[in-house]
This record gives sequence, structure tokens and C-alpha cells, in this order.
Amino acid sequence: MDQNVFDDPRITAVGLLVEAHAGLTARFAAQYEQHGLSAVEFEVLMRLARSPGNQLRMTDLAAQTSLSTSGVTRVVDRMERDGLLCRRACPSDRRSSYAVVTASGLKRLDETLPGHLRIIEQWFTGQLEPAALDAMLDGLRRVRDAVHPGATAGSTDPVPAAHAGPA
Amino acid sequence: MDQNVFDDPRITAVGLLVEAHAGLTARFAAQYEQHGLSAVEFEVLMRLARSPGNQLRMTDLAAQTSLSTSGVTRVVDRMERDGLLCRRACPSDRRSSYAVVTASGLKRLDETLPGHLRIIEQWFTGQLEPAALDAMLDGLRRVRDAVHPGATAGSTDPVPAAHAGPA
DNA sequence: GCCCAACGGCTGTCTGAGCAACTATAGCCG
DNA sequence: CGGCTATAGTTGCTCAGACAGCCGTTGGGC
Repeated sequence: MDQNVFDDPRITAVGLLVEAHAGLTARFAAQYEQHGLSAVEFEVLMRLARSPGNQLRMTDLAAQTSLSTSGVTRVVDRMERDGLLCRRACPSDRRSSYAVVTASGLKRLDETLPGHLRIIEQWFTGQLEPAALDAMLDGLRRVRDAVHPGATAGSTDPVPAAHAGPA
Repeated sequence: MDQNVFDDPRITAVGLLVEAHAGLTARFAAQYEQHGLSAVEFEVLMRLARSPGNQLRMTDLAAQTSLSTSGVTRVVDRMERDGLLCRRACPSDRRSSYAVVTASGLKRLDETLPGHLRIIEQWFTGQLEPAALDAMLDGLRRVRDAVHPGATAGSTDPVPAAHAGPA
């Protein structure tokens, strides 16, 4: 048996990326949960909060997250039920509706963000000296630019432009 | 509004990791699908194929993948139905059963692996010069070691070592 | 040898996500 | 203006996975 295949440096490299991602994601999830949020809910709050008027059309929200439009419908359903955001009719297009963060949603985000940043620092950026961190991020950026499936996923639009930058 | 929070370098850093991971994962999934495999199925085949005797107890398989034990039961159900692997009773412990890769499963893995490696090289390791790649992997390794939730996930055992032994 | 706590695996139930189908609206073209 | 196609969002269906509970097995203590 070609046991060596499994020690291929390429496999190892992917393993590192996947494990680092999984580990970090798990830490994030644990912290989100302390504030009654799931990862997608946090993502939705972030995307909305950084958008003009704290709002985004359902479709645009879908394009900026890793969700399908139906997925967005469901998440927004839940979050609206929980009072974190609400739907608002689009005045210029009666097919569209906006998801708008409520005061409660912003408050929740404000409560969650500091801890989130602390975790990033503790387990990710703070693990490396500045130079090493930059080197890693530079590598990640180049890989990201290569595989970039739009912005985060789901969008075939190469330059969303007004969508704000990366991340 | 503290718009700057969203441009925090820590947020950006996480964004890079997440997007690189997501993009790569999507490429992998597309290639797996060409061979009739899902990501978890590929993972299961890999884990089993690299284990002594091409087999692993259900619990150990769960510990090495990102699945719960019930998740493993379901995946193994499907893969057994598809002939990629089969269950075998453990002779020394009647509670345990092994998942064993079949010839068909090994063949499927052999067919899938070359393309997988090619994709890794094309979109990940090949995107950087050796020095930059090493720098990135070094960073990822340190992050991984920090967040390490066991091996990949679920296992608190730092060195699984001799899994073949019957408890 | 018997009892009991721990373990390994499986199943019932629930949640969350995607796809495809549907409804309503918009915008174009004649 | 009337119709036709594309678009925005929602809903039905299905599937994958987690959790909790169950059953059979094991191994230790007595």
C-alpha cells in the first residue's frame, strides 16, 4: 500500500488549514452561543450593521453570506421572531424587502463583538509575531484571491464594489 | 457608528482564513462529486485507508473526523449501501464494530486522490513560492496547535497511537 | 458468580440548509 | 396598453447531522 500518499505535504498543508479553521470556528461558536447567537446569525448581523442604513435586501444578504436565498429567508424569519431585525418593504420595488437590524440586534452585536475580537486575538492573530502574522495573512490572501468564488460564496459577481471590501 | 470596527485587522484576518477555506472546500467538493463522493465520505475513506488493516472502530472513526458517533453510523450506513466499505464485528469486543474499506472503496479513493492533489497544488500550495508557502504553513501550524481541539475534533486524546488494540 | 457503572453503537426526533416550484412584481417590447 | 420574460422572495420537500435515549456488552468490585 502506498502509505506515503497520506503523508504528502499537500495533504498536510490542507490539513493545517482545515484544522486551524475548524478550531477557530469552534471557539467562535462557543462565544456566540454565550450571547444567544449562531455563527450565521452573527454573520448576518455583521453584514447588516456594516451596510448603509443597517439594512440590506434579502438577495444581497444572501450574496454576502454563505447562504442561499431560501436560507436567508429562514434565518431572517428566526431573527425577526427574536427581535434582532425586521423586514421592511422596499419603497421602489414591491418584490424586494430589506432586512433591517433593530436596536436590539445592534445591542446584541455590540455585546458580542468585544469577546469575539478577544478570541481572535487570543487564538489567531496573537499566536504569531507581527512579521509571521503578516506572512501568513499574505499567503492566505493570495490563496483567497485565487479561489475567490465571488466574495465569500454564492456570488458570481467578481467585483461587488459597493459591498464594502473583503472579509 | 463605529464603522471602523468592521475594518479591524483582526476581522479581516479571520475573513481571509474563512474565505480561503471556503473557496478551497468548494473546489474540493466539486471534484469529489465527479467521483460520487461527498466531503465526509472522502474524509472517511482517507482515514480508513491510512489506518492499519484499512479499518477503524466506529468510535475511533468519529474521533478522527468531524462527526459525532451517530453521524458516523449514518455515513457508514450510506457508504456500506454503496459498497465503499463494510462493517465487521470486532472479535474481541462484541460491542464494537469495524468499518472496513472494500476494494471498491479503495479503488474509488485511488481514482479521486490524484485529482484532489492536483487541485490542492493548483489552488493552494502552488499559489506561493516555497518560502512563502512555508511561512504560511508555519503560521497555520502554530494557530492549529493553539486551537487544537484534540486531533481534528472531538478527541481529547493527544496521541491516539495504537487504536488497533481492543481497549 | 453477581451486580453495576461505563462503554459502543444504533435509532427517534429535531433543526438547519439547499433545491425546485410557486407567487407576485417589474420592466421591456411590440 | 397587453403580454412576456426576468427577478425577489417564500414555501414544500428532502437530506445530513446533532443530541438524547436505548440496548447489548464489558469489566471491575464484592
